[in-house]
Amino acid sequence: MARKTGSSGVETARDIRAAALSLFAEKGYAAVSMREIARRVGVQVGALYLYTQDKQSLLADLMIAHMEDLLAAWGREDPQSTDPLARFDAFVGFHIRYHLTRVDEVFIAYMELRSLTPENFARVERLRRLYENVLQDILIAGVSANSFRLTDPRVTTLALIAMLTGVNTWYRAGGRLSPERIEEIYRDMAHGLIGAEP
Amino acid sequence: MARKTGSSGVETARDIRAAALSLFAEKGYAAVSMREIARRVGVQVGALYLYTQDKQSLLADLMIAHMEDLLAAWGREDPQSTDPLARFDAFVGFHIRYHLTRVDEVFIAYMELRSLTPENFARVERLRRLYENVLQDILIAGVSANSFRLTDPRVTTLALIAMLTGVNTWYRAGGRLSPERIEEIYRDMAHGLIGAEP
DNA sequence: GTCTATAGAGCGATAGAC
DNA sequence: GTCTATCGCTCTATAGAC
Repeated sequence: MARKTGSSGVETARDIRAAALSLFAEKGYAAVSMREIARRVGVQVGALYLYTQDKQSLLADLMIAHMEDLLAAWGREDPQSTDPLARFDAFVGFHIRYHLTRVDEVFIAYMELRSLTPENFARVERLRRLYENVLQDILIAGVSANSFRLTDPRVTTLALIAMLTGVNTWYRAGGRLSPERIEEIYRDMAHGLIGAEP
Repeated sequence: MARKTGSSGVETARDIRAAALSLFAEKGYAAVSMREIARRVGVQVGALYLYTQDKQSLLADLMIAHMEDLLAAWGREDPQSTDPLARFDAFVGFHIRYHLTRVDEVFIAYMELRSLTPENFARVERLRRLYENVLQDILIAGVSANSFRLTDPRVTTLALIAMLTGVNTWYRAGGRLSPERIEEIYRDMAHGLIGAEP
């Protein structure tokens, strides 16, 4: 489906990002060629370079946009509650819902860190650290308020994020458990994990 | 460091596996060339094919060997205790210790699943499922004995494994916490997670 | 805005010498 | 047991036509 005329640059740009996202998630950055991305978009390979500086930028842009979207979305959903457990529950629910609806982005953001140049890696890592600190601050507040009982806020943060994000490795739409039910189960496990007062 | 004569095939075979392991872990299967592996071993690329059928076999052999080693190691450490919590603790300690000492193998076993042919993927998945079932059976026994309180053994199994394996993403030797301390922290978190009777 | 054509390089795997 | 040389192919990125 070549498109010589009547094509919108905005559309093509969006299509290229979508194709790169899904192919990188499916096969991995190094295993995907620019030709393959072009083929999925329905365009010749040369046209890709009107929209991206090179293959590396394509990956870095996807990953940075994902991390920024994640942080912005939490900013909108954060109840800013003073009750640590309410805020914790909001975070857990948000994290699971967001991750279950952005499977490809999440997968790439974790799997392709090593495919980034050092500069791009540093950018993504900085954003990742910001997101981790959201949870870590909630945990520290909960410990101060005697709402949570846990040994090490930093390790607990990383353990929780690993546990919650792990849902992406096995969840399939239409499976045994609905997203809502999954959210409940993980919230209950998370409560035990942080020693939340019952 | 070419080695024309006096070389032992056994040594070379071991060196090739070690080089492939560390390069695959560092850069990813698709991003590593056979030439690069040969260079690290100190051999010309043609020599690799005396020891492996092709690049895919090199990866599959590493992954299958890792999963079989993991299962065999647990077989040796399993206390076979009738007390579910004792057996659970043994598993948690084993998992963390094993994973902290086989960082590259663990990383590859998770990251390179998609680089396997369907046949090799099925083999690795079967072994992975066996390992998951070890933990799942412990959880089910603990629920039956009223030692654990948890909602869904399958989901809890996957959540625990994700949490425990996640230690590999941040642990660095010589860091703030010793492996022994890390093991303690994760065991405490795991107890909360499964609702272990205190 | 997209095409075709191509450069320059690297890839996996094999053949045959030693 | 390892080397050198090579086949046939694919890769990223760019130049210039339309």
